[in-house]
Amino acid sequence: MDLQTPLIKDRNCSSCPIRHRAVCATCDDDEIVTLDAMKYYRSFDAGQPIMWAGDRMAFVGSVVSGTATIERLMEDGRKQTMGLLLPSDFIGRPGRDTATYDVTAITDVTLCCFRRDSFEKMVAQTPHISQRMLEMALDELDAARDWMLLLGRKTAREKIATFLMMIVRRSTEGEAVLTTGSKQITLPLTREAMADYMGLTLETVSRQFSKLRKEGMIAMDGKRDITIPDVEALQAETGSDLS
Amino acid sequence: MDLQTPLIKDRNCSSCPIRHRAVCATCDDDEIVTLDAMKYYRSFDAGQPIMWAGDRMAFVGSVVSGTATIERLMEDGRKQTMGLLLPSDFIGRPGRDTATYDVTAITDVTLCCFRRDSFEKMVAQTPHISQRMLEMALDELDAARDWMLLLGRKTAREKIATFLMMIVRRSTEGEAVLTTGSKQITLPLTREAMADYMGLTLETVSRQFSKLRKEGMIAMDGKRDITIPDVEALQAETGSDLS
DNA sequence: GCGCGGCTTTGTCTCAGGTCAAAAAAGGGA
DNA sequence: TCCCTTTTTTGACCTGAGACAAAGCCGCGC
Repeated sequence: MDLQTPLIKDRNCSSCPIRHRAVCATCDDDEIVTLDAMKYYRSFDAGQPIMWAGDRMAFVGSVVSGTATIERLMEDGRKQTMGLLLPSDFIGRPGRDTATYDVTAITDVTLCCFRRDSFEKMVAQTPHISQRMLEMALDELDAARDWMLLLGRKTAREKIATFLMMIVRRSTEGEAVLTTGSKQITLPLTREAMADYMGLTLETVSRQFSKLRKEGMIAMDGKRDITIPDVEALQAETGSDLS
Repeated sequence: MDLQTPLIKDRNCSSCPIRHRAVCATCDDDEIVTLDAMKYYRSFDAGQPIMWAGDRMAFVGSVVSGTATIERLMEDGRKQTMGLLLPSDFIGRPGRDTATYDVTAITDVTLCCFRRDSFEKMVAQTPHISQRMLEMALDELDAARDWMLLLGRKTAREKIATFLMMIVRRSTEGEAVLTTGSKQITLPLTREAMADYMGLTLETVSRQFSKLRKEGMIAMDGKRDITIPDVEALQAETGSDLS
């Protein structure tokens, strides 16, 4: 089923890959001991739902590995993705017992989970956690607002360029400032999933990729691996909310 | 200049109209005394900027009266509004010293302000405040995500209907569940500001209003006052993320 | 009452991106 | 290896909403 599960089951928080970025980032050793005892891991295969809008949320948790999407479906099938969940991102909302959005694993995903009721108690007692949650919520709010500009005002070409630059930025995290020059990235999403994220159709996404390729703005090695020979040139195509 | 300022200057927190909804909602009496001593009011005329993206943010605060927008401008003048700020909504982000978005007063606005550094200290020491801030940030995140669905996937008609229903809901807050039947609302925005909020042009907004009027879905009394004879019929036009 | 400036409405034309359809690649078992 | 499925690309055509332009409306100051 999931070959990684056995490895992860034995892991304790001190060796956790997201220990210093997730909701527990600022917890001290005592607090981690408590969380360590409360936590449990769950795995989801690529394509599986993690949570349905309207469902009762029994747990909250952090993405340890893999990628998931937050999305919402309209009755007639139109879909909008509201966000990507990457390792260290948090799923669920303390204080709400019904999910508002669908969450779907798009690669194999492992979560570090807590029962919602005990997590809520922990939040109430642990300022380190509630402060970190606030910080993360505000970061997500900023990201959501940036994406609103993309969805509301950018052209298809600008959307694609912005998306690619976002991937570049994320895969550069922690490294030196993103320089001039070339960069390689691997797309975490299919054309359709990208379309749902950017408010386009998959055909338009595909056409824009082809166009950027013909213009030499990107080079494609297979469908998922992309080389950007000139990062600054691509940045110039984003409609530059500069940042 | 601003006729309301003198009245408000003397107000203390206990008689504040947003005392039980704003960031201070769950503070106890002692905490309110501290906030009361720290706070100061500022007024802005309609049209005035409250904050520019990129500026140093010296203060944070709550909207006491009036309406403001959070927005971002692209270099070529395209604008996207990311949110409306109504009484009790919070402006500013503790922990960040540079504003990420423009905030503009669209009616005369009064804010209850705190110097950012002292507010941050207060947040760190006062779980009631950080918990309330978290709650408010998560509510805003939900609202932002709902709006992403509108921006990315809804038609112009659905956008207008959704927007009108949002106004209905806000002006019904606290009253009985929104029933069948008719409802009157006053639009807080010009056609252009609505367009910027919904990712449309002002002409398209105007045309959709005309169409809804001809169909009898809405009746207009002047440009700003609208009667919705059948709220459920309008709801059916939203593309219904039901909620 | 008149004229001015800021909104709003309406008309006409255009085009970016959607829709529908089909072919081409890219896996991934067995 | 070959077959079958899923994903991607490309083409042809269509349409919803944008762009541009011109009136209409309304409130305000003089």
